Amino acid sequence: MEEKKLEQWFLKITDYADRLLADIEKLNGWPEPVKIMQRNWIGKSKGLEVDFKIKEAEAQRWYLGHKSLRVFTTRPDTIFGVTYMVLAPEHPLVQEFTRGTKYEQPVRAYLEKVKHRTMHEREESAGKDGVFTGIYAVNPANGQEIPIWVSDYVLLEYGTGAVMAVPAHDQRDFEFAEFNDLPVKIVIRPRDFESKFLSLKEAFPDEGIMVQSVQFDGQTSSEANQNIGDWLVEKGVARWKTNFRLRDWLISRQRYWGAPIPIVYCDICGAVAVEEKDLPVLLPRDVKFTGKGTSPLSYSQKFIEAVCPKCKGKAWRETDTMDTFICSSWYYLRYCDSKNSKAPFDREKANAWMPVDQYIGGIEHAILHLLYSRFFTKVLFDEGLVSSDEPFTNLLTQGMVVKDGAKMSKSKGNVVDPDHIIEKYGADTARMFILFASPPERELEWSDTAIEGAYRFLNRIWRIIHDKSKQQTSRIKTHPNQQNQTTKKLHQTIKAVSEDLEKFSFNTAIARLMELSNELSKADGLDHETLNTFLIMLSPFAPHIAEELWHELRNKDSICKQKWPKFDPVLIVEDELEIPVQVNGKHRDTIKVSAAAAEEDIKKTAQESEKIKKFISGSEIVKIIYVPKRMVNIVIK
RNA sequence: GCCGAAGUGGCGGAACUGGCAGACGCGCACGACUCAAAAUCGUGAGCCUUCACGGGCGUGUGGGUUCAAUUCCCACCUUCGGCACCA
Repeated sequence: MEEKKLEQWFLKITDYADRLLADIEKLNGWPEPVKIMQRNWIGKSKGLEVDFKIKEAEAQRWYLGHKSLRVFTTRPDTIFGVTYMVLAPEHPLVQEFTRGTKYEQPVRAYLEKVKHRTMHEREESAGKDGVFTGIYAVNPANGQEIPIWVSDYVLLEYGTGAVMAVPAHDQRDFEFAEFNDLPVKIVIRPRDFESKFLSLKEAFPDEGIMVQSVQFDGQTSSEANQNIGDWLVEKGVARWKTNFRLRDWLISRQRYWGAPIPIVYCDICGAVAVEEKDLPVLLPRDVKFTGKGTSPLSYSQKFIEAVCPKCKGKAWRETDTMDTFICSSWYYLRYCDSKNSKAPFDREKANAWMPVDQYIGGIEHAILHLLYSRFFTKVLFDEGLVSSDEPFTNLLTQGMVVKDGAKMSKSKGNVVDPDHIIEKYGADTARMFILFASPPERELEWSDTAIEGAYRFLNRIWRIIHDKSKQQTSRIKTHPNQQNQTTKKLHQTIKAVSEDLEKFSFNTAIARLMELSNELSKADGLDHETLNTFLIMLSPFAPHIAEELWHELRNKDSICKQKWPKFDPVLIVEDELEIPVQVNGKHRDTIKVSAAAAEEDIKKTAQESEKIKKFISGSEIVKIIYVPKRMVNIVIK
């Protein structure tokens, strides 16, 4: 691998950071963990930007005295505890501070070392090493002079690329100070700690009482955070600021497959956007895939040569293509109007469908895809192209498929080819197993033997339909009790499966269907209505076999056009209840009572049970708790 | 390190709002059918104890609230996922 400096295109998603964060509130149909991940990713933090003046160290470098070093901090309350400052290695002032001084060489050597550090080495060093620049800054709070260091524990990309270090109250600063023998000054002490402590074993980042901070001594650190901040703002050396962790979205990719970036470069006009009438820019067909550094598009003469939309002079097309996340950020809008050749989508048609009522995707898209889609929707909303500013009302995040304890992936080589499963058992079995094995939002543990179970279940249904449908109604009349039992189970199943589907609880819905099929296989004969209803409930899970059996029962039309069955509330009622009886919370017996029985009668029956008598005889009954239709608990002393 | 999710039989998993823990399936054992096997059907089982009836224990660990806790509260352990010097 090689690092290269490239000039690339970004989308300014940071302009939407605040709205993307605030509108997470609106996403009531989204799982909480996804919302938390998005909040963390956006990473809003309120703080103070403070300017530290540079000390005029040497006469010939007088100009440095006019510079100041800007830092971002969320802890203005610790400013009296600053004992040094740190710049990111890439910070422009690093070069300026050291040019022509005796510090130039060691600093350059450090920068070189850091540049080639791998991720692993960075972790190893844990931000403990760094070098002094020879320059001092002045703490605007107390005029104290403090040394300015360089270290790669400070990131150029976040905040201002420079930090004020407070080793007493920040663990990273503490470790750095220990390693490099820099002073530690305590300015906050714990509430429950009376004497000032002399030394620390680790930083104290928590809330406490202010010390060694002049007029702020005695305040709580959270009070002082506001007060010191305001004080510095008043002095004109600081301003309140909000920073985001979210970066702008780099969309340039040096690959073929992706939408071309619609920009041309003109020697006179610079980078110019392709005019709307010439959109979309299509990918060229005459490309070579060389596997070398630049985008394959750069080898297509026809593609590269263009006319500048502004001056009509000669121009060159951008040869990078867009990140494929661009396309996945609005495809659902295109789905609303997929045949449109005039525009990406028609406003009215999109508004008729949007926002998406139920979106289902893997948990791996919790952040990027879902955040980018929200961003796109907000931009389009602002442009008046869609009427909703959030794309997905309800979100279900599927778990991943796991095999042998690891997530299934090509790189791990533990994939199961669905074609083999389908060839051996059929698509219905494959689907049945996947839905039955675990709830959709959880991981799915792949199991070859469990597939056999799904296959067996479908075979059993096949036999039930073939065997039971032949024996017709005459026998049923002789067994009215059994018929009632089957009908009751059928209607209970309709209720349960309907509710489970509503909750996306497919595994329990299938379990209910299995229970019903067990019941059906015990019956001597079954009417077509029962079997038809059963098949309709089966059809979402095993559409092929359901359709096939539907026609074997001489039904017309397709099963997927049938109405979902409704249960009869009268038929599902049990007329006899089994009530567990506890003594002091321990299950001792189960009694059978009529569903219509009064509370007093049930309590009486419970006490009359032989088993219960054994436990309660000779003891005083303190009270009897009856939870309607659920249980009786006799409390004795 | 921070944030999040989860921990239930041999296994995948159920359990509404605090009310019979283990639905349903896999695997296992035994039986039926068969010359035999496969397929199919039936029966059984959380663990310990008892010839048995029964009893005790049991939802990661330790406490707590309650007549009653897988479910609520506190502390901790483990696994998985996300972020990772974000000042």
